[in-house]
Amino acid sequence: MLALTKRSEYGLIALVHLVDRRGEIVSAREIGDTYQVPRRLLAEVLKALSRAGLLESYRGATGGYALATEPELITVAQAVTAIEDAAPRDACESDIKTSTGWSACEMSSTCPIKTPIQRLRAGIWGLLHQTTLRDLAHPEPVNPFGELINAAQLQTRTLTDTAVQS
Amino acid sequence: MLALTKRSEYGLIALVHLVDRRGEIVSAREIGDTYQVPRRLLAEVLKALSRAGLLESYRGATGGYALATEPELITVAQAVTAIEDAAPRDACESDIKTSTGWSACEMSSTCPIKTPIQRLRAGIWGLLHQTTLRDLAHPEPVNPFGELINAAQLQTRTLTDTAVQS
DNA sequence: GCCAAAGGGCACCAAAACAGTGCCGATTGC
DNA sequence: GCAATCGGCACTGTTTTGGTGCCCTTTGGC
Repeated sequence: MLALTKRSEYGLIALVHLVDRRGEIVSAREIGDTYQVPRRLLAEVLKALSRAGLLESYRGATGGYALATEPELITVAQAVTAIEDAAPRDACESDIKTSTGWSACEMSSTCPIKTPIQRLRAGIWGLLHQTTLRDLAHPEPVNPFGELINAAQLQTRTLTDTAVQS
Repeated sequence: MLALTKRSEYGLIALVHLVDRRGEIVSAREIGDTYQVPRRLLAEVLKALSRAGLLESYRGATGGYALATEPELITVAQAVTAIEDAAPRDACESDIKTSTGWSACEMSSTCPIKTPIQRLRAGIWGLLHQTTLRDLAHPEPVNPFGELINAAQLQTRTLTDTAVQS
């Protein structure tokens, strides 16, 4: 209903694992065995992440995967959209596609069609966008859960206050 | 993948509609016709909301539904868990229910069992918990959501551009 | 009293999404 | 050359979703 798919779950687990093993090349087998995840399925997910550029893959006998960049540069939103191929078309269908991207349609501030749900989805994706691998990774210092809740609060705050253009 | 079901969507639409019509008794037919939602299905959803105590139902010829309480006291999380019967326990089992909502359990910062995904889910549900009907309701003043949606889109664009897959 | 319009309950169906697997080819370190 | 790894494609069984059908009960208005 409002859950990540197993694919995403496995993918995030793998990504976090790769954060822990940063610098090394880790095989799908190792990750699958470590977390008792179906190897073949995990492989599929890793392929997707690799295709999306979030991971670098190495073939051959000692091959495997490694993060393509720093953990703080990889967001959950990126991972999820990479894994479920699904495009996060979350906003109003009337929005305008520009050469550089999308912008909300003119009357977005009063649009009667833009359902509450779309706003909600935007909020959820906002959360995913601002959550990076480092936020999820096993805490070297300390960080975890609270931050997400805080993020959520910020999100709603933003929703109710006058928003800040970025 | 990470979306509300149609049921939830319809339910939230209906709830918002009932916020607009506060004080009145509104039939499922009216709501269904207004938003072009399958009447029977909407009825099913409204029944669920009613059973959960979020709505009051009135039978008979001029019957219908009305909010059971103030919009700011009804959270999206409540609505969603009412509609999908699904168990609302999405965060760590050890989390604490406070009068105002949920907070993470004490050792959340070191808990080895809480997978990244659980933290994420907690974050999402945190968002749903603190978003009330009033936040979703149609703006009496002015709708401040446009910018946020823009921001989300921008990020989304960036991501899908960066990620090569299509 | 009767009818029409409303909700309540139960069961059912088709289509889509998901989880998981199989198979085989291409690479590559040892 | 072998073995281990990733890469690609296709396929299947199960679950979830979206959506209906049917009939009963309640109740306001004529």
